[in-house]
Amino acid sequence: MSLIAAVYISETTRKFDKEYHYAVPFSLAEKVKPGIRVMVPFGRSNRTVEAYITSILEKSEFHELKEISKILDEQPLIDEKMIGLALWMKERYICTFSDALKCMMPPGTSAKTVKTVRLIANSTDTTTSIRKILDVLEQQNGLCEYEKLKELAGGKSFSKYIKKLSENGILEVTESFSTGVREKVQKVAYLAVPREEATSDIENNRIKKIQHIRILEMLLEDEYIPTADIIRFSGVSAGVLNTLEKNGYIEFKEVEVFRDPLGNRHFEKTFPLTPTIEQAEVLAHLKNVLSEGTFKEILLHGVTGSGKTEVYLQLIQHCFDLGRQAIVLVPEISLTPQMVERFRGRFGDSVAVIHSRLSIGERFDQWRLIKEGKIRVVVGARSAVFAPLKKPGLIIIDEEQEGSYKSEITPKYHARDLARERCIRENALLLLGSATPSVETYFRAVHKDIGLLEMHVRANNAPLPEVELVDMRSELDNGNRTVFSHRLTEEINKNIQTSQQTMLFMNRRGYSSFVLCRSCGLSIKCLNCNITMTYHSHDDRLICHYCGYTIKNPETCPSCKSSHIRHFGVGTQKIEEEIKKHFEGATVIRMDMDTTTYKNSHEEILSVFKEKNINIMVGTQMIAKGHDFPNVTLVGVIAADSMLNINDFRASEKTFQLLTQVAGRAGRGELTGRVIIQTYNTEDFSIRAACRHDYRSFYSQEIILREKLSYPPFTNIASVIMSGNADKSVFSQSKQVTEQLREKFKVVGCDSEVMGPSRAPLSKIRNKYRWRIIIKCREFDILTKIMTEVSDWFNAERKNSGTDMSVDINPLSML
DNA sequence: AGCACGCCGACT
DNA sequence: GTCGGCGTGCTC
Repeated sequence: MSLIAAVYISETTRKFDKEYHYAVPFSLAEKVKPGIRVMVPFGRSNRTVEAYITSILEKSEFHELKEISKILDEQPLIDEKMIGLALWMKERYICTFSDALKCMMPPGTSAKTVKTVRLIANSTDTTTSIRKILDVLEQQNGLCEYEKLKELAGGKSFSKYIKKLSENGILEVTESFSTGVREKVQKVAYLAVPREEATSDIENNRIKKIQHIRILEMLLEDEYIPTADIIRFSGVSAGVLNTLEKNGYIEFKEVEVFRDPLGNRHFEKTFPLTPTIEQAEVLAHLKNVLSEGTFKEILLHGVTGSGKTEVYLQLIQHCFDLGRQAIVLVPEISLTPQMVERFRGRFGDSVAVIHSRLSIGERFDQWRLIKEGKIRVVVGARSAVFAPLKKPGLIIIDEEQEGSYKSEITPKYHARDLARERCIRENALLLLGSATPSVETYFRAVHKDIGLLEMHVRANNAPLPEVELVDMRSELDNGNRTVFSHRLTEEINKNIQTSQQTMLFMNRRGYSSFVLCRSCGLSIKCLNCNITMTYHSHDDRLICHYCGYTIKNPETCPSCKSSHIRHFGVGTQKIEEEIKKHFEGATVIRMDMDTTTYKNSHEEILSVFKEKNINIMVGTQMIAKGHDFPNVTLVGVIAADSMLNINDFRASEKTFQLLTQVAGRAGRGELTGRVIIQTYNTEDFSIRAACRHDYRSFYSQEIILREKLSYPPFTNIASVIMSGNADKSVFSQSKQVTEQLREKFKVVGCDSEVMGPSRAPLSKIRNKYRWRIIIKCREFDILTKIMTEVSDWFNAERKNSGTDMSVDINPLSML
């Protein structure tokens, strides 16, 4: 009885993304298993492509099956449950099976076919195109890779000629497969000039290009940096590095890959703490549920400082005792050493850590350790939800409302949905933890779709900090034009005198300075992106945060030549300067996207702040998350309402979450904390509720608005972005898609609304014009079905229109 | 996406 | 006749 393998082709379009059947040669019958990669002949020309076996069949309705040509793995890379999960993702996120698989695989797992052409006989053919091919081939000593030959000698009918020549016995074409060989060495860059020379050249403006300066600054900070990391973090191309080498500033060398992401750091062994009464109750309940071994989803709503992490740790231990493993997802931003320390301290070497700043080698090693069964708990950001554990019994999502759980690239999955789906398949417990749950999740808890557990008191019994609201309008009326209210100034001074620490919080870097001409009102925008450029004072330049385009800060308005041009707005950088002026002698440290670009700099800033008892830290949301600083007794929010004004239905929710989190930073130690929130809008319910630490009150008002305006959780939203280089064509394609959508929804006749097309909030990025269509639909399944149909229709019918269509179902941000 | 097939007009 | 351009259709 011959076997048949059902496979999915790697790297294909959705049109061909389905099961194909292949005959298994007798010699491979023992080796084929679901999850193993094979090479198969595909298409009329039988080009050899990589494919994944998804199941083994005994018979097929197809006749004349082709044979598998080669097997690539000894052991399956993923198990059948994960294959099922990938197929689910394909449907849910309108992507291909291989897009989904890529999330689950260690990087560099893909085989490519390399065709080689060899000259084996002489030819007298005089056709010019053929002669050219043969001449090039002779120059290469009769042996050349197919693609290279095509590049050097290829005309329009290149493949035709090659075929003809090989039929006539002049050429021979052979195939070989290259599996992504893992690099053991890595190319690193280092300074080729003394540090002083590099510094002085930068300071004396001898280096003109900002990219060059950035790279040199990175290398001044860390001696050796892998070139791949430099490219990734600075956004420059490899060419820039080569130029720097040519100019003699840097050199390259190959070094052994450094693989342990936790380095040689030593972790002090810790033991379970005695739970508080509240923690004990919650734990008892969760342990019971976990022991049942069936799928369950529970929200753990606990105020900041209520000790959720300790609950996680003890629950994970219970999960181990049941012979199963656990995954803990944390927002990328709070994947700080403190968090890792707690897990490593408790569970030692059986902890794996996964985050976006790991190198490829580090990622691969973590993946392999997990796959080999040496890991019992994986702590990581979004992608850790795919960790290849054998029998996961528990997935914890800490701060479940966080936006970083949603992937921005295809497949645009939400880790929460994926975790739920995985837990269903594994009969595992999904625990969502938060001090400020998302409205959607809380809604499900209120309606008993998922369980709800609450923790109301802080673990150390400390009272929640007192929150004071300051009306900035009256400050202005009283002639205070600075960004610091009198109350905030007073309290900061008090803290400086008593050597207690202060955190000042600004929301979003986007609010940092932009340049505006006061004569003609022009604000300077990026040429490629139609986004206001941001002013950076340390190099006096404007930078586009989307594409990295940068120009020198102009002295006169480019449009009207007026000299009344200056930067406005208040960014973290600006605040830092203001503090230095306003509070003479105070020490300040800043933490935002700009100061934390380099590996570990995040961690360094935090430890400097703590160790050196810096007076004031100023930063963006980064500082709002999960750090424990016992000496921080004052938290100030510069402008609480700036976030309310963003054009997004989640504005109130985000404001409430942020303020609550920020407030939670104060008074984590012995000393009670104070929080001062400055705002121009003192009436808003989300700000008021945050002042009282009152989630229920926020929720009950917000949910009414959501229902009234028909927003999630009362409806589902799909956002379609159409983009391309030709504005008009993108628009007309968008209109056709819109019509198509309207028609389909009309036929189905469900409660829905199709809006647009209108210019997307980011109307032009990297020279691509963007139009957006928004769809609201009550029925999730219908929405997904129609979006899939229209997306597939567009990609099949309009593939040459030069316009791209991208669908996001239930996006997190409407911006 | 790739690639082959087939039809048609232009050129030797 | 033959070459090459382009439109169409298929992938187990």
